[in-house]
Amino acid sequence: MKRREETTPAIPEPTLARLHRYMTVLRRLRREGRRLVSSESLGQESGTPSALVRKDLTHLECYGQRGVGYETEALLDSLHQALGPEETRPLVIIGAGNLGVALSGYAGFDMQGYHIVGIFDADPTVVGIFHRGFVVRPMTDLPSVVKATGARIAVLAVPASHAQEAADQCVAAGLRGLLNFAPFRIQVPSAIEVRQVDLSEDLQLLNYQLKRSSSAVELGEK
Amino acid sequence: MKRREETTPAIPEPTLARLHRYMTVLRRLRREGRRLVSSESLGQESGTPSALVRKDLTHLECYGQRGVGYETEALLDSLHQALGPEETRPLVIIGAGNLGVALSGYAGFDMQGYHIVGIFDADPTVVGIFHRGFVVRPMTDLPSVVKATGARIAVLAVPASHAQEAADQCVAAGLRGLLNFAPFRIQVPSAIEVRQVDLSEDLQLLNYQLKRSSSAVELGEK
DNA sequence: CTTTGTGAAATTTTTCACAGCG
DNA sequence: CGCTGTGAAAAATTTCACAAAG
Repeated sequence: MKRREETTPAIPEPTLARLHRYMTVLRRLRREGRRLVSSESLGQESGTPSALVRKDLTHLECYGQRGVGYETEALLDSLHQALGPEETRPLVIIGAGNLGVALSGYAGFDMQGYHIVGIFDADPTVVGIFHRGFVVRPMTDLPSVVKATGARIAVLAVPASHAQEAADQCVAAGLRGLLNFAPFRIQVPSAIEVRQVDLSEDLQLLNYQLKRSSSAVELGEK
Repeated sequence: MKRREETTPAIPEPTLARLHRYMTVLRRLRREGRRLVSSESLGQESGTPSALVRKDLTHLECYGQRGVGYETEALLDSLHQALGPEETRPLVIIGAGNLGVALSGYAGFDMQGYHIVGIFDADPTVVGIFHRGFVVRPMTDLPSVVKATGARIAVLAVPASHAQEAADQCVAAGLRGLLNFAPFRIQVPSAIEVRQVDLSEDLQLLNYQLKRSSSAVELGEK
């Protein structure tokens, strides 16, 4: 599974995640009318040491001016070139249960360049129900909607027990990327990209930090 | 900022995240009536190499039987001891906008050991509205609810422009941990734990993978 | 002077491979 | 045998510190 020489080297994932954060911060700075940013201030706003910010930015063609910083606008352009354009990409949601409905109502996706074009469910008893401006559609409609909208990504918000089945239907419908919220590792053809997400993971990590810091206090932490 | 010798060494964060995933998988296996698990199968189910699973498990006192595997139940106990008990912990949500309401309707938190005890908003025009079984309460009610329920964690689902203000109110109300969904780095006293979350990050990463794999195809990937 | 860009060092995390136990 | 537990090696990521540029 090696890449060929000609292929642009992949940006490491931790770096990618940070680039995404820089983008979010930069968009706010742009709204605030800021023309220039230094690696130091970008770091502050996104919680990253400035040296690492600079190292991250070497993965894209952007040039800062020494002694000055980076142009907000130019930096955003480079980021869009590397991570994907700013125009919005269509997205479908599979599963009209609690989570699916929750996500369909989340406006944050829009702001980050994604817009939901449909919400689907296999259960006939929920099909047809309106949620936040969308009618829940049957899974049988998926292929035509994918074709019509050009959607390439599905958000899987179904129970673990149905995740594999739903994934198969997504693949059959021509979708290329799956964001799977079900705690179940789906199997897909190698051409399909999958990412596993766990909404409660951060809650768990926070709780662990909390647990540690309080026991440190009990032990008379200095 | 060094820890004292006596303090239990912190479990590294990537390991913690995986432990949490193991827990989720183990709960399902337990429901399915499985008594024993090998590091190999735990690895399969959670997408981790078995050697790493075993290494991770050395952070907790659990003993597998060589040639056999781990007892599902005992392993879960160890995990709960390390990460936090299985009983549910109270949680408040700050912000009754799109995201706050979305999260309040997400039943997955319940299953992972958290239950929402209230949803709050500073805006008087949304206070009093019912959402998924909760009335939105004014921020002024926060201290009393925290006291009454013993909640220690808040989920911040407010706009970036109000994140700092909301965080301050949470701290004043006696909350100890903040899960911040706003793309803004809040400042808090050192005794307070904060975690930054970005719901669209995974979408972005998925999109990048997709972009890479399609350009690889164009280049005639073997 | 300030801030970038970057090799080299340090640290963290993962993989390997195998001894050892039931 | 099969599967755990674990040093030792490898790989990935971050930090450091400083030369160089505007």
